[in-house]
Amino acid sequence: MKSGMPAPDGIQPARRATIREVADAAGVSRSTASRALTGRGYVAPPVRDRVREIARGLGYVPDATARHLRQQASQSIGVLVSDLSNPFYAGLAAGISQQARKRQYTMMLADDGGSPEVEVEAAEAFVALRVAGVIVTPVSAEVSTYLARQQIPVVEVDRQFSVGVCDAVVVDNENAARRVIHQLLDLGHRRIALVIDEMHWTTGRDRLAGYRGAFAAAGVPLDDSLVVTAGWDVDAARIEAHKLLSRAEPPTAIFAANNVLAEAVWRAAAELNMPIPERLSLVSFDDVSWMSLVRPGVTAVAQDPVALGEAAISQLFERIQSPHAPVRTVLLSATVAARGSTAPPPA
Amino acid sequence: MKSGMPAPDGIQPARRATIREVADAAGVSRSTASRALTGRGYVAPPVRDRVREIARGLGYVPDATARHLRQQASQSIGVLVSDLSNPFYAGLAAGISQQARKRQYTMMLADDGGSPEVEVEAAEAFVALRVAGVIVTPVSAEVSTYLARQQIPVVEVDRQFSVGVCDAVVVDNENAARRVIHQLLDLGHRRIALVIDEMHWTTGRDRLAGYRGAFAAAGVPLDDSLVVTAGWDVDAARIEAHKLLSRAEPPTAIFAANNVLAEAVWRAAAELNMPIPERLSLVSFDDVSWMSLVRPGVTAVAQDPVALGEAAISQLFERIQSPHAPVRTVLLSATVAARGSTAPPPA
DNA sequence: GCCTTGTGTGGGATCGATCCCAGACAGAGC
DNA sequence: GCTCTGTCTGGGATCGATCCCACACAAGGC
Repeated sequence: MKSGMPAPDGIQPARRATIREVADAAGVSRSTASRALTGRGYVAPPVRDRVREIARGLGYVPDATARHLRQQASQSIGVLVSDLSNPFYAGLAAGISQQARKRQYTMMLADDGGSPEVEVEAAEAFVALRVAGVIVTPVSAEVSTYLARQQIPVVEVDRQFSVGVCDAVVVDNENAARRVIHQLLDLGHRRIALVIDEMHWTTGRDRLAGYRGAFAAAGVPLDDSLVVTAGWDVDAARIEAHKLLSRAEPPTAIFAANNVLAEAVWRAAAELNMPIPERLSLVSFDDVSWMSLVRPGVTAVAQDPVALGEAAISQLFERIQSPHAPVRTVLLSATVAARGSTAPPPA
Repeated sequence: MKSGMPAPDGIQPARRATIREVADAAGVSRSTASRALTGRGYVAPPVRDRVREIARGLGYVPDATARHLRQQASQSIGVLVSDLSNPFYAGLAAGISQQARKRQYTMMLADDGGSPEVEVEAAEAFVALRVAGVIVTPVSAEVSTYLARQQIPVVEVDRQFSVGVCDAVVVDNENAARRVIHQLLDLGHRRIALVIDEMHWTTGRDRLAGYRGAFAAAGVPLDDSLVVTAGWDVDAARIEAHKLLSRAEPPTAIFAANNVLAEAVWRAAAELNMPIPERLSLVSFDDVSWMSLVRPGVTAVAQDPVALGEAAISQLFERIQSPHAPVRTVLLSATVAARGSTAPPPA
């Protein structure tokens, strides 16, 4: 009753072909068929060709699930980002996907929406699938330590939570921030606001440090009320920016710590009919496509997300190859895309 | 020699715990442990609790690979898009990811870069992984027929190549295009150009049909030289748009068939110092965030990509549940986000 | 003729979890 | 005391592919 049952849908075989069926059809054993198809071990060339021919004819596709179970190694990696709708994370994923494909790996992708709970849940799913490694833009320290404890190679990208526990690929936030603030100071700005999402993660901390450092280096006193925490949501941030720009003494320049915040500031300035750069200079950390489409273009720190993704995955593969090599943090530098959104402060 | 070996790294166990180890530690058989952990079948409550406790203590995570092999059913779906860097596809993936997570499914994501070969390759990888289903924005008819032949549920999104072979979720391209062209005609435009990527896929074909239909309905003759095929690349399209706008008799309005082409037209108009909407009206199919950031805002057909993704995945799950239900095409309507990029043609 | 080497093939165990089935045991009913 | 039912547990087979090992056979060296 097991074999020989009629296919329920007419022509098509009900089940997918297995290597056993390929072997039987070719008149060889499963072992020989396996060798013929994988190319590992001895097989007489004519036998090899015949087996491959038959496999093709049957539409045989080896079951990666079974193979991975036996080999105790999978050909897929997990990727965990905060928000796919954000072009920065989308670009990151795109870069990783490209490189993964080139190395014959498949990519499991999860979007944690910035929630630490969801992030750990997704990491557990990756462990269950026994992925070869994980790339994560962490929102808590737990993910990486959890994955490391489960012996799964991890690379933190963009932000770094678990220094010393796993590899990381980040951009030189402090340096880039210092450079753009320095430029604004050079233009004559003194009331330069920093609109930021938070200040504890490496991204926020280092961008803030760069901001502070530039003031210190120039010997310019710093007004702490100009550092505004505006959260992650465009609308909430827009309201914060609106308040900031409506102050009695508004800033003459704003440094937005990421593309979402830059969008919020841009919208708030438009609402208040505050011309950029005449009344307000704007610089963004993170260059996304709209910044070169608007007039004036927005000067931005450009951290190529695709390159970041590629660096992360190549670091991940190095880690997979040599699990006991010392932990490493790769620091990428960022460039400044100068556009028209900065000018000397209004007189 | 097999067990009892010292852990190579000191404290940590070298290998991940298996259900066998959990069972041994709890003093029960694997079967009982399995029942305790999955909740299927009889287990005495105290035993169940003890097993679960021990599993937690050992950091046991069941091997999804082994489970799927045994159950012949996986808890992951494959998603295949053309370009993750494009916010439309990114939004689609985001919507799918959200819903997949809610249903405890993991998502395998591949970016085929618009290449049919890569697309089929990726589909094969999905078959190898025995995914429960696939969602694809197809670039050829092969993918869907291949997957259907492999008995894997498929849903085509955005574009439809295999009518009758598999389910699809698409927007009402023709209607939406007709509506916006109708509005341009109403404003008095007669030389309305259509800048499009290609005209054979359902998206291109239907948007073109809507364009033509609006002219026909209004009894306005149509100049075929105003239908411009501009490819997929922003830069190439920008050059085409540049040529189009430099003609002796340039169009007074342009309908860009997607967000990339709209960006190209926008840039070309800026290069030529052609003010929008005074000298040129612009409408885009596909509303992305920059269109509401620029001045004037770009009027666009808004096809919510996240909703599209959600519709696709719910269709996929219906198909997985009832594999023999008749094939279905879900048609979503699109809205028009009216902004400032349209006006009557220059006198 | 015997041993060695190289080439080629097949049997069976294995990966980890699940699931069918047999069977143990307690309590109830007669 | 016996059967019957329901509760609970364990043994072994199973999913599909891989891989170790044994073995068969031919050619070559002594």
